[in-house]
Amino acid sequence: MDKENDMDNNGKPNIPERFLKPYDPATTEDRVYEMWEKSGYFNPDKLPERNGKGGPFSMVLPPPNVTGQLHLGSALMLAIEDIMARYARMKGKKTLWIPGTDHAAIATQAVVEKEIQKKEGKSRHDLGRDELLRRIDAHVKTTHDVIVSQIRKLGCSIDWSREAFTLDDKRNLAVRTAFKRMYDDGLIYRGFRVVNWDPKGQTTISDDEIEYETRKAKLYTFKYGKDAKTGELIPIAISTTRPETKLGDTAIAVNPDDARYKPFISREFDAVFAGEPIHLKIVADPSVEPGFGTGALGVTPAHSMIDWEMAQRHGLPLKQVIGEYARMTAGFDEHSAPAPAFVVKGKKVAEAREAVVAWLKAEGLLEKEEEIEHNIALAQRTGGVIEPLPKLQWFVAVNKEFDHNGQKTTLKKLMKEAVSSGAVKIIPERFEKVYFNWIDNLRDWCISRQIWYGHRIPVWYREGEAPENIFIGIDAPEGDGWMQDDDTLDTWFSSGLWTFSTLGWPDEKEFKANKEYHPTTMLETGWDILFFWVARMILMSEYLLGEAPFKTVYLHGLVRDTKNRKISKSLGNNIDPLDMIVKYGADAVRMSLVVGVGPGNDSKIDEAKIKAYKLFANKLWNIGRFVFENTGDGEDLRSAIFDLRPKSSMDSEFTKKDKEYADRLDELMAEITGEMDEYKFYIVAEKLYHYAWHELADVILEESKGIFRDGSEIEKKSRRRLLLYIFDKLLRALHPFMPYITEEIYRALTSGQKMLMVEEWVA
RNA sequence: GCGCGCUUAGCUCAGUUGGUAGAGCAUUCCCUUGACGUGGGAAGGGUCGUAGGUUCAAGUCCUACAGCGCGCACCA
Repeated sequence: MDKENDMDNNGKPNIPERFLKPYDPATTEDRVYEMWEKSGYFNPDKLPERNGKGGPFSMVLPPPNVTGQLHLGSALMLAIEDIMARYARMKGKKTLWIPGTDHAAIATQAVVEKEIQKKEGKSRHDLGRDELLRRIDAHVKTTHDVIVSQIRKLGCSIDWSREAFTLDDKRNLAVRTAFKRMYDDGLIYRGFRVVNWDPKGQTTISDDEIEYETRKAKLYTFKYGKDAKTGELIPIAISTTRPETKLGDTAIAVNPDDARYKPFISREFDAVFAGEPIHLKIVADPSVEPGFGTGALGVTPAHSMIDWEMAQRHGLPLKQVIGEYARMTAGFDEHSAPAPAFVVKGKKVAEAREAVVAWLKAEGLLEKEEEIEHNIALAQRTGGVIEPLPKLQWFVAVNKEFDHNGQKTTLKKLMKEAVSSGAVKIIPERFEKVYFNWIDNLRDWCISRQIWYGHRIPVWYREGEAPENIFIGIDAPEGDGWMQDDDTLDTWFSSGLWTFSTLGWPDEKEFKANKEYHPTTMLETGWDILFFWVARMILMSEYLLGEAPFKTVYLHGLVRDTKNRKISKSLGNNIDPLDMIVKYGADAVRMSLVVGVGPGNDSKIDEAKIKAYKLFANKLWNIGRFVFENTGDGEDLRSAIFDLRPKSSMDSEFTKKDKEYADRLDELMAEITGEMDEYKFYIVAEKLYHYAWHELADVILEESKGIFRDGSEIEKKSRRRLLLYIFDKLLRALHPFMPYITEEIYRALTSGQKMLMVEEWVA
């Protein structure tokens, strides 16, 4: 233990002198953190012997995105997790908490691209792949360092010797290994399908990366026009909010039982729609609702997921009329359009929509125009309007049966069973329902992204699409002429491996050495990434290791601003936890985030609350001073108490009243220990606050003043014991919540002999 | 459409397995140089969303409804 900082220039312990001044978190916290870190106790392998007897406790830090700095939500996460880690450590568990950061592929690239565009007016294509990646790496290095320092400032007792990054070499090997294995099992495939295309980010995204926004839109009802051969008006009208996509229609679908349309089923028509020749077949499909619109649906297989699926059922052709920049690739151009207002080709979809409507009106085909509300799909990261496009992409098959440890199963089933069997417990429980609901609606997971930052897909091609010209492997194939796939993987593919890629997997030797930590004991994270991350970790771990990634999931809520808005950069309502720490101290920030906020519940930031806990820190400090000053002549007594002398051996030395106080504290300790085991930190913190202030300080300390002034020797002796007995336990109990100040006081009272972080939790 | 959450003091929220309401902040009054960059004491303020039900007893369990928020699906 480093003594130097605890001594003044004359080599005397200066703790008492510090104790004479008000508590100053700024000069205390960094020094205490350094002491902890130097002790090596953040690493479970280096813990004192006592602290390993309770079995392992392991937890990964949900790696923060390297897009920017942390916000108060991250601070809440770090506070809860550090409480868990410190409690486990004090309970004698071999405690491992692994730090790391997430490359957050799309998000990070978007941030850096935006910055370059703003400052230099250049696009990623101007820079090229290598240069852009260099720029991103530089950005990531900076943000990483900021994030790490924030984690330290909050006092997190995390094992820095095992820090990982989702995009480092070890994690890359894990990713390639997982990909290869899934491919070999037929669970990863390449398919030509309609995917969610983000024209703004120029990449595909998964279903989960879409956000919906309700907007007003016009629903147009019209007929396609006259049949080119017979001149007959195509008899069925359809309704749509996107007339411009109808240039890509290849069928009209009606309900098979709809009497109005039965006679037309199987007929085929040819027409020219807004300058684009189309061929339509009338098909019957039970998914069409007779009651909606005209009861008939124009089928656009290339630009709608639902229509694509319908086209698969009926063997309909696919016709793409919109390109990657969300511009029309078909229809009237400047030359063929009868009027300039009808030009469609080359226009953005929104403008093309107006052109098509203008044309419909001119042709007398438009029957109805009504305003409706509907959801439009936006890319979560870029805000771009999603354009469903047919593309050749890589997918994880969630419904495909495969052989898993001798049993037929699917990935969906594996995900479901991990929770339904109780192997994974979710707190609060209600999220289990949400989880199942998500799984029931799950479709194949599109994992390829057309961005440059991320894990490159471990697939190589030679000219031609023949199977012998495609190579899937952990390492590049030998021989000339192989080109690696340009695409990268969805960032959640690598984070899905996090609980075991951080423990050495796929290196068998290393992973075996860490086997006691997996499945991890606890996964603490925000409920907003239940699907993105928690579900994907369960998928990967169950598939690759045949076991759950963690036993318990504790979901915390979102921290919102005072107007109940989500904290986000675009709103500019982010509060830097560091500012709050400077102002009020890390302990106060932690307490204010934790008290009264149960799992799964969102909370609001409130500076007044942080301030209140700074006052509490000050109160605690002054209780410490009082105890110190009134027990100072009994160094031996102090060390005796702080060596955890059993209370039963002290009972006879307590007066009747003091024994009652001691018993009351024991009762409280038993109570809160039970609540700690149930993860009810929000209650424990409040109870300790209340006890320290309104029982210990307001009652016992006030009463002690009289005793130390006028009491008998027996009473004085008893009271000294009592104060030490209570305060010792209280400091231990408060330590997970307010680690800095409790450590500092504890060192003062034990003359720098003991480190509270590795002291025993006493129920 | 399916599902979830919230509705408790002016504000922000607790309230473990049912036993006649709590905390912080805010407000008012009084006291205090004290271990306290203040602290202590006291006060005011709640038909616990509405209506039923179960029970000796319901903020707490059940049903219905309302308002707000959210997730998923649909979105022709």
